Amino acid sequence: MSVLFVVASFPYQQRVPDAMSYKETINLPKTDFSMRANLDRLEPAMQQKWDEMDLYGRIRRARRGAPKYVLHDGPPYPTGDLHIGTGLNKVLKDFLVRYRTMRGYDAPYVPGWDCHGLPIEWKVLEEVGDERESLSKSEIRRRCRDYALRYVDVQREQFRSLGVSGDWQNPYLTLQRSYEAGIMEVLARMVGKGFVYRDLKPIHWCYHCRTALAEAELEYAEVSGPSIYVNFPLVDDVGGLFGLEGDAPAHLLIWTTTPWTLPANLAVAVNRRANYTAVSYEHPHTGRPVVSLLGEPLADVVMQATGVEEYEMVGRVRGHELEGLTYRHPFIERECPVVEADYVILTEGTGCVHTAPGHGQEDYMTGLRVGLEILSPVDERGRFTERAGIFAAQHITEGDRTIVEHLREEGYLLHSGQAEHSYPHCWRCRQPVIFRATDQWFVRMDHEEFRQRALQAVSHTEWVPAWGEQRIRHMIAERPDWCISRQRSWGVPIAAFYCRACGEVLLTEEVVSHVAQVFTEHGADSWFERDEAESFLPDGTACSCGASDWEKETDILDVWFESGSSHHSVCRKHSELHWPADLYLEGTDQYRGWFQLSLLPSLAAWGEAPFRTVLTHGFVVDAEGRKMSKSLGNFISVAEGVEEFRAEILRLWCSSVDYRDQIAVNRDYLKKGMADAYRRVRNTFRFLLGNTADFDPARHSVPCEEMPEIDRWVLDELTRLVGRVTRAWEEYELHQVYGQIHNFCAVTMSSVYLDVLKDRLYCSGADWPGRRSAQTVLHQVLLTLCRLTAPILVHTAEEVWSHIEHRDEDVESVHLCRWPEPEEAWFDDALHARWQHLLAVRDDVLRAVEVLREEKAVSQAMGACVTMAAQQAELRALLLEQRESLGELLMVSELEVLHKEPSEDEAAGMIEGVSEPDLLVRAEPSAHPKCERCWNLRPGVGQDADHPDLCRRCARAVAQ
RNA sequence: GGGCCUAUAGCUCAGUUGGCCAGAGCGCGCCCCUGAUAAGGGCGAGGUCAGUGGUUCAAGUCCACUUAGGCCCA
Repeated sequence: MSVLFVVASFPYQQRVPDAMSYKETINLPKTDFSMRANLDRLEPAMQQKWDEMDLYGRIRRARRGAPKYVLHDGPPYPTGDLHIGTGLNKVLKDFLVRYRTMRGYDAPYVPGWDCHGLPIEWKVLEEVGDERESLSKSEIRRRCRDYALRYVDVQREQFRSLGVSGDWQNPYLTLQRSYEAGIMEVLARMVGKGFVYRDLKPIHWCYHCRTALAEAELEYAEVSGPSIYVNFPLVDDVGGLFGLEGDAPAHLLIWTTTPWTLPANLAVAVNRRANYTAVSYEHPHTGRPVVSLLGEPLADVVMQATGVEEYEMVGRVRGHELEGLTYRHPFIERECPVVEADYVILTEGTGCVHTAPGHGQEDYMTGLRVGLEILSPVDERGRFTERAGIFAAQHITEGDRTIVEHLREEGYLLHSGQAEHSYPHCWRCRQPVIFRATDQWFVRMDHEEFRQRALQAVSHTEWVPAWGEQRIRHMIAERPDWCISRQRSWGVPIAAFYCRACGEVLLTEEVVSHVAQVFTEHGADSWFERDEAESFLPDGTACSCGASDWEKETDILDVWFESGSSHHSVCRKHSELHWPADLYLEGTDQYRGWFQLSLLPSLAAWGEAPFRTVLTHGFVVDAEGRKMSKSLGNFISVAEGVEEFRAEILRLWCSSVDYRDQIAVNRDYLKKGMADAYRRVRNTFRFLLGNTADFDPARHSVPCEEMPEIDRWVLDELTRLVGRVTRAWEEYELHQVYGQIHNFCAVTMSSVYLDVLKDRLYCSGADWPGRRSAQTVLHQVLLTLCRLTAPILVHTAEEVWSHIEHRDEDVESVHLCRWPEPEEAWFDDALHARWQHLLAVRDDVLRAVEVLREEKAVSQAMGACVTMAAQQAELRALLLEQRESLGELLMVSELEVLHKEPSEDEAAGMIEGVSEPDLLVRAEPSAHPKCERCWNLRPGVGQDADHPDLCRRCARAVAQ
């Protein structure tokens, strides 16, 4: 203890005046690169600088002639502040565009917006309130345009605040004339190839407003309405099937709450796998014996509900055995089939479902599947047509009553009551709406083996993650024809015409192409502004009936058709882009959306998929994993995110999470975890910059062969890092990029190398080879790390780049740099393996020293002398050979390695290694004096007469 | 109800073709340093690898089912 006391008191007694002066003799880091980022100021300033220097344009020019890489932007709706998830999507795109750019590709990024469509039209109609009734289509469209453009500006600024690079001055907007014309061109080709046809399909219809309504325009309300049970008389004899006796007439018992749809009944659907039974009873009204077929599990409930007290269940058959039976419609002259449908459930109704393909979505699907007519005997005012037979000309509300009455009189009604249920109402007039089949435009799925070709295109596309292929494959294999018409104002018209004389429809490739030309000049607005159809038709276009008096179609295209045409309107038309695009990158909801509805037109019109690779990411959810929504109050916008966390932190977050899963916004993680990781990376850069300030690679570089082991180890690690990070980018494993970089900064650099290096950097003579060697490495790490982080930490990497005095590429911005290549010369597998052991030794030595620290015998490793031994010759040889490296790596006062297998005495008191099991370590307090300059405890301190308080190294350094 | 997917320490992620005591960083606890200092370093405590069953000499890793969650559809 007395020795320690002397060491500790030594400087205070004799050398206090000189102690401070030694600080002047060491090479401390020097840099203007601040420790704190002040991102709130840095980000806008950096973005402004990029604007002023036209960085995007410069990158384009720098990559002119290079192979293209086109990430085609999926356009968001400009309908409000951006959701943080939309921000994540853009940031992920930005990562990949920047990476590809650095890889040497010409990777232009043209952002876009999906400007038409109901979301905007609805917002606008909401804003104008009651006035909307009096607005013309043109006026509505003008307001929609204003609204869309306003939010394009808002969203553009929000995207830019995230540091997303792109051609923001020239985005593509689906309302641009060239875009609208492009949509027509796609349509024209599809029409030309026979993909487009017109047919009936049930849609929501308001007979007060006489308009079609979209799902979003419906309001559901609880209503009380009729609830009836009706017997449909069977044509076929089912006595044998159920084992019935007697000759009571057999029926299918159906249940419905919309009697007015009965005239449109064309089938009864049953569940193939469910059990059905025949119920024999006396009809409560007629008193005659009847038999009704219905789902067995429902029989008791239904009989109770209909007030039949005495009944008998006879037989049991599976639903599929009923398939193909026919029944007679109770009041219209026709026979209809029993069909099968998997949506038929045995928990409600009778298990026999009244099916009217013209009046219900499921019914319609069933109708299509089994080939029923899409019958809808109701006109636009809600009155029955001739097809409703005896009810023709009645209004359906009246029909609800008269049909029930008629059924009662005819003896088909088993029971009539009231039921409460949810029913859709028109958002404008609040009146109940109906499902009514009207003429709609469709794209065929099974025309010229289109579906098979689509599936083939899917298999030729790379899907990331790979399971995406399965997902879209199912959807395409099972999807019905695409209904492309909408009865709205804000969109692009379906360029069809009707002959006023004979009603004939005109839709040909020539006509649509002609309209495309008109749109190129006048935009789609012209369709709504000019009444006369002739200006959209080639001169002299006449109908086959001889007339040439045309009326324009009022339906517009499904907005998905518009965004689905971007591959043509943008990728083909934009001089900087190409078709097909290399990458589409959107959320998982787009499998059914944009991915599929881009694939179909592209394939139909040009025979190829519009993309080579499709990447999807999960949705952003809140910390508890719940969906984000404004109503739940857990919605976070991009603006809020940038305000709260800053773009650089948000970007780092985007890079740290596995985008394939759902992504939870965990404020704590962002605030602490990401900010902390950011500081770690930033301070690593600061250290690198500060310690290479006096380093000129041209004059001071040390060749790899002349470097100490640990320096070569770092170069090996660095080049491996480049390989791993590059692979992660190539495989779209973005979060591994972050992980690798952060781990390198935190462990390889901070914890090991930089900590070890301080002594050599600070205390060597400024120009000593050891110091220059370290600086050579640090400089390489700096140049490489700056590039590796550039796609993610766009502002910080740029700031770092601006602080690097000696760059290896003469470019003003790091974003003009080339991606680093792994340096073959730095790879050294043997050295790498060696250092795995040395680092394990370090762990064990630190653990041994920790024991002394806990006893307060020493305060840090430098306070300890360490003796190491190995049982096995292999490790022993390594320790002896790498004694010098270990000396520096371990940062202890003195290191001794036993040359032989330790004796029992020697081994006693040594701690066995854990990380390096063959190792034996002894740590004891050092008795050496402390060098006043480097603060190391060294045996040589005081041996230089001129500098009695310095170690030999420092004496030499000071002497220079 | 159907299709596809996810489920490893408090958080974010690694865990190669199934094979030694399941790893990292952050956070947390304790300690050191004060020449990266609104920094830096060390040690430590945290996991029945969602659950159940199965295949196997051996499973976080393969199979089946269950549960929870996500997207799309009905």
